Amino acid sequence: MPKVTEEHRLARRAQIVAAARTCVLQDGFHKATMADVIRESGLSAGAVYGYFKSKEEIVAAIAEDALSTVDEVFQKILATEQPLTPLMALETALAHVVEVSERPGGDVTRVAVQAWAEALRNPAIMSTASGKYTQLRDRFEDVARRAQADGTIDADVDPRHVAQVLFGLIPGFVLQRLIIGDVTRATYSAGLRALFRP
Amino acid sequence: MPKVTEEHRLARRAQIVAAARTCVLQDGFHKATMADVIRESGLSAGAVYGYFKSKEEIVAAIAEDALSTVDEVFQKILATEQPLTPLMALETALAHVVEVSERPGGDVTRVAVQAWAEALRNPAIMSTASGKYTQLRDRFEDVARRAQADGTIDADVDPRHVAQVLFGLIPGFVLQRLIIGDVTRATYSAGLRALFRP
Amino acid sequence: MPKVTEEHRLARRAQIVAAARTCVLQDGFHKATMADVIRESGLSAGAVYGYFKSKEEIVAAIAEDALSTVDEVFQKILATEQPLTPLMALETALAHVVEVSERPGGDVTRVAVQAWAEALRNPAIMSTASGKYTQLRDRFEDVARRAQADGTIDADVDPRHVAQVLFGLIPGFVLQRLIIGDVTRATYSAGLRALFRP
Amino acid sequence: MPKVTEEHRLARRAQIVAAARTCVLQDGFHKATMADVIRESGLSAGAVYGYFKSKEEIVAAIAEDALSTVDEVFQKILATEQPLTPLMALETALAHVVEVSERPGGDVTRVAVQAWAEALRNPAIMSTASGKYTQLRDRFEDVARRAQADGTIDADVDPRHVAQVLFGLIPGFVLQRLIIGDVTRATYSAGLRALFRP
DNA sequence: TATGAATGAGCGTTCATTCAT
DNA sequence: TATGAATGAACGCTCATTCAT
Repeated sequence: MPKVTEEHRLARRAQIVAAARTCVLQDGFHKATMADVIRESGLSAGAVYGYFKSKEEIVAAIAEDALSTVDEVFQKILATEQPLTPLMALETALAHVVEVSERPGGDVTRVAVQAWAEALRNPAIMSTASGKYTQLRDRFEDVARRAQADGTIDADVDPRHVAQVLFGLIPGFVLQRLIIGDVTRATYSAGLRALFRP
Repeated sequence: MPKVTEEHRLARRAQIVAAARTCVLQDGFHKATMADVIRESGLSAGAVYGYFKSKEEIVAAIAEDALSTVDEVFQKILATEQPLTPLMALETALAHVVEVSERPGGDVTRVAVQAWAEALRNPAIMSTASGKYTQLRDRFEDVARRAQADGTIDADVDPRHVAQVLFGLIPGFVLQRLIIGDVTRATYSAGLRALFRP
Repeated sequence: MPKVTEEHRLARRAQIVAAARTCVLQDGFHKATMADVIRESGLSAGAVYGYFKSKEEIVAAIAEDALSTVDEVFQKILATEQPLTPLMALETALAHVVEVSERPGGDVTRVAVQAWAEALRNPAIMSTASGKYTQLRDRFEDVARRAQADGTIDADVDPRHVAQVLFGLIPGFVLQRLIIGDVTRATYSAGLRALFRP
Repeated sequence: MPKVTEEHRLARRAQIVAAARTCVLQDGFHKATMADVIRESGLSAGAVYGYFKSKEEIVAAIAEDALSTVDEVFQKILATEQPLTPLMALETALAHVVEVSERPGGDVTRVAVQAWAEALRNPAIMSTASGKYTQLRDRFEDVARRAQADGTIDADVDPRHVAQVLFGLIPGFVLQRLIIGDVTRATYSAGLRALFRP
């Protein structure tokens, strides 16, 4: 019973979060109603509240889910055998953004933008966002340090500042894809290569 | 009478938008209630509805207000007599971000982040955001073209792609200031100078 | 505006409390729903919540209302010119119980019984009940003291203990009227006269 | 098997009623939830519903349980060999009230007060209360008749009216103990002796 | 024109009860 | 027989908006 039940429990939570994400993608965190989520999930109100004790908890789960996709970039950067240049690290991240935005279940980057807004008034989400983004940025800092060791980047610069810029290029990529719509990995990379030191 | 009345009307609208922005900065677009806005504005419900026909219209006004701060960057870039390098244009923009975030009346960059999220489900705000951001990015495109003319940037690259990157650095600056909190003009500039071609 | 509005406000509150009392008399404090109260009051949900911020507040108002009928007994006992004997004081109280139970708007003694039960889990109502009942019992204590001065009651006894018994006869009168139903002022008085010292 | 099963059944019912009483003492009949009762009983929802077909049935069982404590007073009055005076009968009853209020499992007098309120809207409980209280009052009527035979009480008075008063003193004792809190057997008896004919 | 009391649809949530296992 | 996840009607309450004054 324990293992099956635990799996069952997690499956149900995932089912609810998926349904809720669908609603949130249409209507945003606040306009999406529990009635919508309940209908979309195919469960009853009581069942949903058996897995999450409030709408806020579901919102937090969706936000965490979306923000956690950066963990995968993090892993990819760590997993690479040969040392990454800043440009390569960034391209890895951009590729990941595109990939997760096309996964079935809805464009996670849209959820992430909502999570940014929500973080400004929801300390739990702020804390998640802050933690995840700091963690990823720290990997860019490693990359910057490596580049300094190589001599590709001036050794006098604080690698954290370099990381701020590398990491800082990602939200602009996400946002332009969603709001202007004409940005792709290829165009952004071309721009990067034109501006960055070789 | 028409002129006085028209001025009066605009003043009232500004008063209401200012009150609403205060509420929205605390609670977000959706958790801020009309009752909050009405109380904060010092007017009556009827009066507020005399100037805006719905909450949505107030939200749109706040969002447009916040998104319109980019017009000022736009103007600054245009107004500069000597041609701007990409780095200089960007530093102008970053300086502007910092300046508007510290204006009395509340940090406009926070409203902008909310507007990004709202744009994803509100076509009017999406349209405003898209228009304003395209306009600003077009200025960065001018800057890129100039740099290509100078030979600072490879002439073979599409200047729009360069502009995507230049513009794309701004949301990441805004977001890191709000969510991580350790980014300043100076640190970001240092990172930029380390990465960009001289 | 102020005076009219204040009267209006009190009238509305009274209207809501009256409607709520009707519902509570049928269904009890907890089975009476806000929807019932709203329907009965003829107002809208929003209007009701403009006068009371929660159901609990309405319940407290009804309970306080019912418990406050003892203030009138209190006044009657004080107002009597000639000194009251314990028996006379008690008969005044019993007459009052009968009178308030027959007032239009519903039998207040039924509400009082509900208030007793509610007091056991609601500190606000407990506090009201405790205060009102202590106040009334204190009047019986005055009566007892007077009787001791007259020599009708043994001077050695604590007048508070006498008051406990005099006051204590009232709940039994109320309860038997409601639960057994065969008790009247006349029958209870006859019993009292048979048992009490002349 | 039938006997064991029947015992088992009664034991389970008692276990559930005990758990429910604990909940009801904290929260009242209506605020106590079945989930509370189920948790407190240590059984499953299905099990509880195997022994009682509804919450109402559990409520009725608790109320009956509490109201049935008067049967014991009844028995004590009957069991006394020498004839009881009204005062003695009453003191027996008061002693019993105190005793049952201190039994482990929770103060039954609190449940009784709740049962009074519930009786007003629940015919089954009204019927139980009415029956039990009439039965006990009938014993006081016997006592009154005896006192009339003795000449202690005027023979012209209807003994039922005397019983109304004797019985009527008990709710006031219970209520003052719970709501004002300064009444004891000793103080109430002192008051009674001061007021009653010797 | 300005007011703010009133509206009522719709919100998030609860909980007595059932039934597949 | 026992379980406890699931049900869904109904709850208390909110809030964008209106309109009689």
